[in-house]
Amino acid sequence: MKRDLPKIYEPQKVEDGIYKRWEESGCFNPDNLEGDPYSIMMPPPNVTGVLHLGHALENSLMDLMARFQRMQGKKVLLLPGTDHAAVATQAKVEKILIKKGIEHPREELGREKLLEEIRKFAENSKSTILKQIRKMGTSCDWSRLAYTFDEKRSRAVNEVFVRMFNDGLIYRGYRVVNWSVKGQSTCSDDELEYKERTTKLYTFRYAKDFPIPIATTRPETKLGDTAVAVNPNDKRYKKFIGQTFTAEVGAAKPLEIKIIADENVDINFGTGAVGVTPAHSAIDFEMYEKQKSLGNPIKLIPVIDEQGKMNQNAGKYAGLPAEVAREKFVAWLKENDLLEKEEEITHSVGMSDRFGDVVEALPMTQWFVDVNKKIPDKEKSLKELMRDAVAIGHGEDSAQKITITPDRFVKTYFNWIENLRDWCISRQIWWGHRIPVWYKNEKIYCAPQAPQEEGWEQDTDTLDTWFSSGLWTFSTLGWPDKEWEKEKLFHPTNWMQMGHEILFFWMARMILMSTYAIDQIPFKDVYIHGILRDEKGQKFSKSLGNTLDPIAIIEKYGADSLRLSLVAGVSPGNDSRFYEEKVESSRNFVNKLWNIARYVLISYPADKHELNTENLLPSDVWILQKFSSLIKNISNDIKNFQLSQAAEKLREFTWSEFADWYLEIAKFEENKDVKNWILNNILEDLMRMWHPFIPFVTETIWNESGKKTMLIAEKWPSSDKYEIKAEKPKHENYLEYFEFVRETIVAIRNIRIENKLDLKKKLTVVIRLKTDSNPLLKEVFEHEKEIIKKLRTGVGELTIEISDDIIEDAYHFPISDGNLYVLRAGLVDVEKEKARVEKEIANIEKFVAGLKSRLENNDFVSKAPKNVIDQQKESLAKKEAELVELKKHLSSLK
RNA sequence: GGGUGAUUAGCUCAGUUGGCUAGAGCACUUCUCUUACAAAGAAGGGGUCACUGGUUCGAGUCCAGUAUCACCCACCA
Repeated sequence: MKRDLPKIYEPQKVEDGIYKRWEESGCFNPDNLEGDPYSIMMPPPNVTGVLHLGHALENSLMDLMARFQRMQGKKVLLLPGTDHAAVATQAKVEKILIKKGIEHPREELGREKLLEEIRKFAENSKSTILKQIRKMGTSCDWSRLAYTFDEKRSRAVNEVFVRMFNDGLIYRGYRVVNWSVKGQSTCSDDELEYKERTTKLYTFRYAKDFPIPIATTRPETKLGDTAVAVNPNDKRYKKFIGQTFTAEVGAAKPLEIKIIADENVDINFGTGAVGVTPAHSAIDFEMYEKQKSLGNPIKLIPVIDEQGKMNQNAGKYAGLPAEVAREKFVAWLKENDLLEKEEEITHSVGMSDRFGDVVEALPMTQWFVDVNKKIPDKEKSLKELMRDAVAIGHGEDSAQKITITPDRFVKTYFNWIENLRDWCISRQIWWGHRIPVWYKNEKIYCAPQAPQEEGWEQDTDTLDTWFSSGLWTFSTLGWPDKEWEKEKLFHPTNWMQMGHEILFFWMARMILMSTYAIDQIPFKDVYIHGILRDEKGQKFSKSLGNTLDPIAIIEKYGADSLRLSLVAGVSPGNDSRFYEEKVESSRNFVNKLWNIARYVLISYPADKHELNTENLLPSDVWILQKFSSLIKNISNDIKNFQLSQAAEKLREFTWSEFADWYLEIAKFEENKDVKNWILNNILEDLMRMWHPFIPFVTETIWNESGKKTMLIAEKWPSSDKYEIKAEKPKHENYLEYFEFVRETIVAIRNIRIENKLDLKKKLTVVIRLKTDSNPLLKEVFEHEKEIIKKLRTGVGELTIEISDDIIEDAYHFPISDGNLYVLRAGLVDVEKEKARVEKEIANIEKFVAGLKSRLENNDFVSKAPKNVIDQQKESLAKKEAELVELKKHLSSLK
C-alpha cells in the first residue's frame, strides 16, 4: 500500500479542523469521562485586550497537564474563563475614550453610559481571547465557561461579602489609603509599582524655637503634622518626649506638635527625628493608631484633598496643587531662615500601576477586610488561615496542604503574609461588583438586595477585582448555588499554574477566600512559572514595542511549534527568553516527527501480528529497551512537573535514537516482521507521549495512520509492552553489542571524513577482535557486517579477524572495552594518525591516572558505596586495555 | 535596609536526593541533494561550571564569603 503524504507538515491546513473534532468528541467535558476527578482552573485572562505570549505559555502548560492526566485515565476538567479586571479595564476604556475626544468620560457619559462602553469593549475582547485560546489548542470545557463578572460569580461575591460582613471581618473604616488622583480611586498596596525618582530632601524646623529639626521630601504635607517621633533612647531628644510645641507655619491653625517616643525611629538616620503626618502617610497613620491605643492620642489633620490639592486646613495654601504648595512652603521656610539643608536624593515612590500617577496617601472612609481578627467559630484569623494552608495544612490536615513548586516561593509567601495589612477592597470606579451594602439615613444593611421599604441607597463603590478572582476555584464550580453539590468533586482543584508576579495578588487571595468560605484549600499543587522576556532579556511591553503576537506566530509556525518552544528549555520559577529561532527549532522538530511518521506509515503498513521475539536483532533489543525506560522517565518527569526535561528526553529519543539509528538500520535488516511491529508500535506510543506537548501534529499523524479513535482520548502507554523477557540470554548482551556496532560505524565514518577519503570510493575494512573476546561477538559482527557496509560508511569489503596482532599501517579505534578494533589497511597518513593517537593516549592516561589514584586511596575504597567502586574499577580496566592497544599501535606507526 | 534568584560552550539554557571524562538547541568547521525529512544527513571543534575558602573518599551540585547582574519586599523620614 502506497500512501501519499506531503513532505512538509502544514499546520495551517489542519489545526482548526482538529480542534473542532476534539470539541465534538466530548473529551473536553469531564462529564463524558470516567475516572478520578482532576481539575485545573484557567487563570482568567483580563478582558483588557488580546492574548499575549504569557497567556500562550500558561495555556501550553495547563493543556499539557490536562491532556497528560486525561491520558492517565482521569476525569479531567480544565475550566476556561475571563476576568473583568475592574480597574484595568475601566482605565483602558477611559483612555480610549479620551483619545476619541471625550475628555472626562465619567462626567460626560455618566455611570450607565460609561458602563455600557466598558461592557462593549469587554465583550469584544472576551470573544477575541476565547478564540485565541482555541487557537492554542487548549482542551478546556467550554460548557463551563466562566467570567468573574457574570451572574453566577456575582452571587458568589455577594455571598462571601455578606458572610464576612456578618463575621465582622469586613468593616468600614476611616484610614489612610492609597489614592490615585488621576483614577479617582483607591488602590491596594499590591497594586502599586515603586519607581525610583530623584527628589529634594529638606531639613527644617517648624519654628525658630522648635527644638528638633526634621527632614522630609514632602514639605507641604508637614502642614498636617501633629507629632514628632524620636527614639526613646535618644539622649538629645529624650527630655522633650511628652511635651507639645506650637508653631505657626501658615496652616489654618497653628501646628500643635507632640513629641512622642517610637522605637522604630533610627537615631543615626537624618536628624534622628520624624515629623509625623498621620493623614498622609501609612506609617504615620500606624503611629497615630498606636498612640490612640496607648491612651496618648495625637491629632490627625488632612491637608490634601481627593483632587491632590491643598484643603482648608492648609490655610494660606488652600486650593493650591500639592506641588505648588510645596514650592511656596519651602520659599516661606527659606525666608524665615528655618530651612537647614536641601539635598538631592533618590527614593522610590508608589505609582498606580493602572493609572500611572503617583498615589497620594489620604485618610478616607473605605471598606476593609480585617486579616488579623479571629474568625467566629474558628479561633483563627484570615492571616493564620493563609499561613496554615501552606505551612501545615488547612485545619492542620496534611491532606489540605498546598505544595508550591519551586518551593523557594513558600518563603516569599510567608514573608508577605507577615507584613500583610488590612486589605482595602472598595474602589471608586464603576466597572466591577457593586458593594452589597445599603444605606438609609444612619442605618446600614448588608445583603445582595435592598430591603423592601423605600429609601435605601446602595453604596456607590465597587469591589477590588481580586475579591472576585479570589473565589475563582469554587465560584467557577457553581458555589453557592445548588450546582455546587454536583460540581464540588472537582474541589480542591489539583493543579494551579501561575506567574510569580501574581503570587500575592492572586494565590494568596484564593487561599484566603477558599479556606474561609468553603473550608478547603483552593488547590493542591501550585506551579510557579517565570515571565517571558525578549531575546535581550527585557520584559515584553507595549511601550518598548517588543511584543509578539502569539496568533501571528501560530499562523507562521503552527500552534505545536509555539507550544513546544514555550515549554522546552525552561525550568520552574525562572524567567526565560523567547525569540523566533526557538520556534523555528521546534517547527523543525515537528516537521521531523511528521517525516518519521510519514516514512513508517508509507513503508511499514501495520498489521496485527504479535512481536516475534525469536527474530530479535541487537538493534531491536536496543530500541525496545531504550523505549521502555523512556516511558517510565517521561511519566515521572511530568508528575514531578519537570516538563522541559520530559520534552528534551522525548526529543532525544525520537530524533537521535529512533530516527537516526533505528529507522536507518531498519532499512537494511532482514527481520521485517519484527521491524514492522516495532516501528509501528513505537511510533504509535511516541504519538501518545508527544500528544500533551504538541497535540495537533500527533493527532494528525494518528488520523493518517488510519486509526478510528482520536488520540486525545487514548491512554498513556505502558512500558511493560516493550520489556523483553529474558528467555534468551543473548538478548541481554545485545544491548551492548549494538553499542559496539554503533561505535564501529561512527569510527569508520570518522576515518573517511577526517582523512578526506573519497566517499564514492569503496573502502576495505578489517575489524579485529581479540582472541579472548566473547565468541558471540564474532557472531554478531558477522551478522552486522552487511549493516555496517550499508549504513553510509562506504565500506566495500569488510572482514573480521580474531587475533591479538597489531596490523601495521592502519587506523586503530579501540572500542568500548579495548578488545575491538576497526582497521583499514593501507592509505594511512602516518603523521596524522600518530598525532591523533597520541592525543587520544594523553587523554586516556590522564583519566586513568585519576581513576588509579582514587582507587588507591583507602578513604575512597572504605567509604564510597560498593557500586561506585565497582563502576570505577570496571572503567579503569577497560581504559587500561585500550591504552595498551593504542600504545602498541602507536609504536607500529613509522 | 531585608530577601530571592542567576552566573555552566560564541548565544539561549538543562543538569531532581553529591558518584564514570559536564549536556542540549542555535551558531561554527568539514563533507553529502544517499528515495522519510536540505526545515535533512554524517563527522567534528568548542567549557578551570563567576571567584575564594570550607565540608567530603569524591563538589557544577552542599556550606561560608566575595563580585557582577536581575527581581521581590520594605522604605529613609
